[in-house]
Amino acid sequence: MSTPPDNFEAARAEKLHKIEQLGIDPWGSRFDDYQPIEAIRALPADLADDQRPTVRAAGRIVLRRATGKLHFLEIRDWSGHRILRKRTSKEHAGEEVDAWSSYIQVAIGQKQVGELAWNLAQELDLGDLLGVDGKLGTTKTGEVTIWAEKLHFLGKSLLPHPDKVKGITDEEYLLRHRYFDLLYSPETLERTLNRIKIVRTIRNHLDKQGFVEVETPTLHAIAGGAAARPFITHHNTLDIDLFLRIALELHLKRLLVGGIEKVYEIGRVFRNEGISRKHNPEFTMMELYQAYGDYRSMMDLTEGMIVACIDGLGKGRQLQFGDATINFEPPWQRLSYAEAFKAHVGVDMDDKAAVAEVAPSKGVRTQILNEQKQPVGAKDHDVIVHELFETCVEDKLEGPVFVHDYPAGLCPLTKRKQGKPHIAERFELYVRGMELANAYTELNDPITQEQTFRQQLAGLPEEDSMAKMDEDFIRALRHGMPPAGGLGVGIDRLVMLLTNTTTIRDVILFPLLRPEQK
RNA sequence: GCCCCUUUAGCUCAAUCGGUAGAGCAACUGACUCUUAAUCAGUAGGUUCUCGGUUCGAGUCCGAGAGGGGGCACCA
Repeated sequence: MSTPPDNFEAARAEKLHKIEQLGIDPWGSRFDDYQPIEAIRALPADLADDQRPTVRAAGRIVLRRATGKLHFLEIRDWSGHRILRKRTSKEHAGEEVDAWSSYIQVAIGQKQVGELAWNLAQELDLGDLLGVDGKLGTTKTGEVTIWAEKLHFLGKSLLPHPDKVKGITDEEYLLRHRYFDLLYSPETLERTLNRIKIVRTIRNHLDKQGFVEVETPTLHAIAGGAAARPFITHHNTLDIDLFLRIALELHLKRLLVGGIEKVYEIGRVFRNEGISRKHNPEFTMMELYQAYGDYRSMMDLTEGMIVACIDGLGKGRQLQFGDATINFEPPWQRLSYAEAFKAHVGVDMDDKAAVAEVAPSKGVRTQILNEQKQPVGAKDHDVIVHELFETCVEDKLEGPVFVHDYPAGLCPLTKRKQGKPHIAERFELYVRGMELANAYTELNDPITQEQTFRQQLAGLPEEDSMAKMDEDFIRALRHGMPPAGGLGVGIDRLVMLLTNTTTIRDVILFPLLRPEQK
């Protein structure tokens, strides 16, 4: 019986059949009490024969070296971390390769494991899942090795695995087969686990300060709380269109009215906009609201929370990002929007004539254009100011820096500064030109809120406005919302920054891609 | 939506001026009880992304399309 040599799948299916013929289930079954490979590697491996620990491991076969009647495998689980591993073969001795420290070598000797296991060993492929019982020891060359006494077949891999040296470099392939990326790119698993760690740190940090986590609806009748185009979907029984949420804000503030004084949510929001290295149509936001706080209390909280995340990663407070090193040691710089504007644009942001004059030279139009590119009116002063800020200032903000006190026209949900109605109590945290966090002293005055909504709605296409009239939300405010500080953090971008990742796709396990076409 | 780049064996990559599509790894057969990115000998593996054009002849040149990447725009 020969295997068609031109077909990998057929060859592996053949092995699957042979494993079945040995009376072994090729899909494995429950396997209890195995030890993490990292824990096994921490055990003493160089004891006398009669003192060697018995261990049980499980993992995926990632390398195989068969020498006649003694086979060496390397199996790997998820218990380790990225390391550099020295090569030992004569040709390449001393060279280093990227590895994952939770691999362990398994030696299977024909005489030692018995006929059944030896027959099974003949059918093992790279990518198969295997459990091993054996004594921990070393080889003649000193490699920590499980000397197999019993094999437990835990799962067949029917498709070929990538090049053991180069893995897969085709980014499309990796994006469409994230499981391969996780298996063969150590940094991908590392980054994924770091993301999980960061989110857990945020929860721990907030929980310790008395915040409670809630879940609010994803399907909204009115997509409010941010300026973004929503996804539209439909509820059949009610026969109404609904929007996937673009922000968490309005429901969480209703909970403030409801007496939940420290509340947060970490959840997915959806924005029907372009895809880029900084944008995925669905992304994760953390928003929190604290009764009786303001934007200054949010600055302290933000700084403490992000520093806790950084400390949780255990790599110190100076983090590498691209070719720069960012110093996250608190306290972080606090800079007013007006100061930042003056420094980089060169004019006072309140000087309307000067702003209008400088705008064209920076590529910022002062007219609103319709779809035919005809001017249909003058842009609001605050809008021009902010466009200048985006083109001239943002990139220069190395950070971490809190930019505070925004032009009020940009912030319909924010309380105005006392005695300065054109300034809103808002800050954004910038690091390397990226907005990491956005916080307000929340507007809790329903009369002003309703006016702001109506003004904004009159001036802008609804989809471009942050202020969508939400009658139910106004009604909630009329019952009395405590003065409060509110904070929003884009989790994906925070993870990018803290894990030195330049594209958002790499911090999201399954980013949106066009469907694969046949 | 616009511009640029890219697509060759399962994976990583070659292929000169337009002239027989190759190698390493993986796979298959064989040898080997201390290998370690094992080694050695042999075998097999291709719609060169798709469609069309130029040409005696196209992986290579031209046109269109698709996927992906990068940039711009929108946005967080």
